[in-house]
Amino acid sequence: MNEKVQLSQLSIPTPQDFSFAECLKHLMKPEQEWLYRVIDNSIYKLLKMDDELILFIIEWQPGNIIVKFPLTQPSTIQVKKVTTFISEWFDLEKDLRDFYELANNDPILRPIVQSYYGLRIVGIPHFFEAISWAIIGQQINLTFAYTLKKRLVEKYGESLEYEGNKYYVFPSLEIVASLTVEDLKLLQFSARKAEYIIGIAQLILQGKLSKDLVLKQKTFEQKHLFLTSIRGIGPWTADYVLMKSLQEPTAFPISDVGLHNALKKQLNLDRKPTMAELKELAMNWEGWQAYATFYLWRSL
DNA sequence: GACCAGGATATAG
DNA sequence: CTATATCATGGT
Repeated sequence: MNEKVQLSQLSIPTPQDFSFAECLKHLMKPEQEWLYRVIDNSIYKLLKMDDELILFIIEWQPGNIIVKFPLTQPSTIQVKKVTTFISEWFDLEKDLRDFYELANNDPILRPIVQSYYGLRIVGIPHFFEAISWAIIGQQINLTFAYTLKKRLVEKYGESLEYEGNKYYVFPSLEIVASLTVEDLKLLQFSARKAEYIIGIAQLILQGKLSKDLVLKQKTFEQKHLFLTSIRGIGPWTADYVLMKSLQEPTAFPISDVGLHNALKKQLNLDRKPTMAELKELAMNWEGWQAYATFYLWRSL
């Protein structure tokens, strides 16, 4: 009996400058998030792997992330995939010392990194989910974006029930690729966004787009260029995806409205910063633009 | 009732 | 190449 419990637990060591509590706070902000659930400082997440739905629970003990599998005995491969997923989700591989040194010499970032020390970029490892979420969020307020995502996930995502709660996975490529624009318009997607998301699902299924294909590009600029060559992915979306799904520390969604508002607040401006001011400020953040942005978002 | 939201594209000049 | 209309609808 004890053995089984032991076998279905997984321990992932975390870096020194990692705050599970700060990441948890980030995860708890959205009120309409259906792709995970936070209960009593534990994160419940459902993943589909090898055609099997796997529910796991993430907890924290100083120095380690503890993962439990309440419903299934995961295979070695599944354990490996979950470990990779969690590592990407919380950007555990990144050494933040250089970022913190840089931030401590930056008048804007200094107070923010002190407030949220240990926060890491909470990513979206699922590539298609990351792109879809970015596209959904284009130009509309976040509340409405979450509503749209919730409708999409509820209607087309597989789910499983555990202890009275329903857990969803993001809709599969196959299902989204087979949808019509009209299907998504029923959920109040704009026709354009419906075309983008369906088209991207089809591109990924055709093997013309994938995380690996992005990673194969040699430089950051080439990755960015590859992504923006795809219909529906502009500069902002490319940076967002590179930041949240590929853990690129130099990704910088410079046109992001949230970033502008955060800087307006930090600089005590009565207007948003101009593009020239943004570029000037960002010169101090060279190499860590994604982290600067993520911490600034948090400051809102 | 404007006006702005985690923008991108199509079209016109 | 730059400028503008369009999108869908919730929040302020």
